[in-house]
Amino acid sequence: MGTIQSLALLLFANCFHSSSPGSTASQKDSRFFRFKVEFNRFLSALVKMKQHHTVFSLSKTIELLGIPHDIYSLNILINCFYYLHVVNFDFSILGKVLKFGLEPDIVTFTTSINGLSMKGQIYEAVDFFDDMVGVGYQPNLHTYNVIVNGFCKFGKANVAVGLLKGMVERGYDPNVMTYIAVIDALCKDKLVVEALDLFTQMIQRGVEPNVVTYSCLIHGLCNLGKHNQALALLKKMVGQNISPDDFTFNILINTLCKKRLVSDAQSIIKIMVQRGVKPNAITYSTIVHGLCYLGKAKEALALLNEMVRQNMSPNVLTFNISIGTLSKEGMVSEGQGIVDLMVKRGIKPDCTYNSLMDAYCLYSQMNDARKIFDMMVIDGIVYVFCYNTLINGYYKSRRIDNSKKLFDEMPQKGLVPNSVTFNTLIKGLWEAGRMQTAQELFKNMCSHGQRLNIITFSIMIHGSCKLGDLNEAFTLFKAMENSNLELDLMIYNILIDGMFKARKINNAKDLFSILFEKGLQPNIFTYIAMIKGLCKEGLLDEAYKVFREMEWVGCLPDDWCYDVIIQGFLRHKDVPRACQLIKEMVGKGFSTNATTIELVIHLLHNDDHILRKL
DNA sequence: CTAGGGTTAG
Repeated sequence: MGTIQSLALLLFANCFHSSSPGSTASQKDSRFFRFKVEFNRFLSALVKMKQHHTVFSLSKTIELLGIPHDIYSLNILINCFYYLHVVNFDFSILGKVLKFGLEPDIVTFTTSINGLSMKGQIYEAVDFFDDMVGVGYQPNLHTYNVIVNGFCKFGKANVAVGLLKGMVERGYDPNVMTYIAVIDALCKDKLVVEALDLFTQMIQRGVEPNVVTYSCLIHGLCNLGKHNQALALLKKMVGQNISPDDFTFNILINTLCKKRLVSDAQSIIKIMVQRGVKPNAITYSTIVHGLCYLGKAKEALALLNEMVRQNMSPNVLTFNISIGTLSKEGMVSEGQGIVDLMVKRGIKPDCTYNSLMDAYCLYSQMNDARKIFDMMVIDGIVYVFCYNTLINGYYKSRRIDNSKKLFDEMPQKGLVPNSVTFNTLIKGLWEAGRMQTAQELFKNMCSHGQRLNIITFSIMIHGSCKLGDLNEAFTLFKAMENSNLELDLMIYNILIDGMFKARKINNAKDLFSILFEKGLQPNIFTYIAMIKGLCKEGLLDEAYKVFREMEWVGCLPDDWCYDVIIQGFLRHKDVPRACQLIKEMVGKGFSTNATTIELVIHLLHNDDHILRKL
């Protein structure tokens, strides 16, 4: 690509320089002018093709060839510099404009304002705007649109609405672009009512809505779940002879996928084709994602392959999502196949390798995981995240020493372990029964100024409970309360469970009531911990009360929960209530787990009474 | 000017 452009440049330059000896000054001038027009047109085309780098290097080349810029080429260049995020460029380019003895025009200013606002420096953009007006330049509609657009992209829809009003007052007629920017921003702020209001206003002012206007509104309505209104708007636009385009259809397809109605989404594609709208990569990627979301890995893979066959390249993200799903469904080798395909197609995997490595870890295929890791090391693309994944993989495969070794070699690779690294390894050490090392590492983590998060605390509290060190558990709990961490239900669940295991019944009950005082809503795990603990202590009536309480607060018991309480009653020979609960459970369509059945059978041997009851 | 979107620790 670069070569072709250089060639094009050489041809241009040649046409400019190879003036025949006899040509007059005016002939040279007109040839120069023609060259510049062609050249600028070429630069614009490159911008449209997002070849900003090429514009940049081409401009440098013509400068070197002694061909001066004009204000048009400089304006294009300003645009490119902003696009490529060259910092503080506005000053140097204005310097350049002046150096060439050129006068900045309104396009120069508008482009600079746009560049600043797209960088998120909307207030600097406004200053620039004011300065421009201050030195006597008259903003045009496009200048205003750029400012309005800036505020919209900056999430300041309300400011944009104000600006729109101001424009009208100053005698500028906002066009469809202005309205689209504001309507879209309002929709993204979930202010669809206001957006629809503006839509009515624009029609009243005689500005015709187009497919983009409708698509934005439909998108906004869909995101709010107002599907009927979205459909009504779709009908309205079709009634006005405005055809939905690929964007409109993709919005609808995405909405259906989010509602898990992927097959309906797929039938939308048929409608698209019937209407002569060509589905694009986003259309198919959306469906692929929808299928992944449903766990339909095989179908997703098939569609992905179909995309590739049609030469419609899915991008890294779509590949990554698919790999994640394939792995979760146990199709790791298919995941590997996708990575190979990506490489073959020249799509650079990013965290893809990490996902794949995690998948191998999940299935304890540590050799394959290690292979990927080593490859990343060789390619120099390992980062802390990769270490975390592999450390996690090793300890879950009961190879904690490998985890520790990886951790220890991080510094010499120039990598600083983060809180995830510490949490993962500490958890692994606890699980491997290496309590002391776990505690040492925790101290290490604190002394290194590592930020302790809720997960750190939950791992440590869990560990302390397991050790029976309730003092330590409470110390940690207090430390957590004193830090600015948000209250977390899981910590309470762990503590309640720990208290019961240590037979501190009253402490457990206290925690359970504190939970309500703190405004936390217990979940199924909390209730299971309570019921299990109370049953173990033979406090069956209390357990039963808690069990019934669940339904009251809208936390419906699941099959696991039923099993816990039934087993509790069976172990304490409260057969009537166990039977009643089994009946209830079956009535709800749950089935008992193996342990409960075993227990029933075991009791059967000793008690004919149960047999009769059942 | 409008559409999709990924990874590690409880």
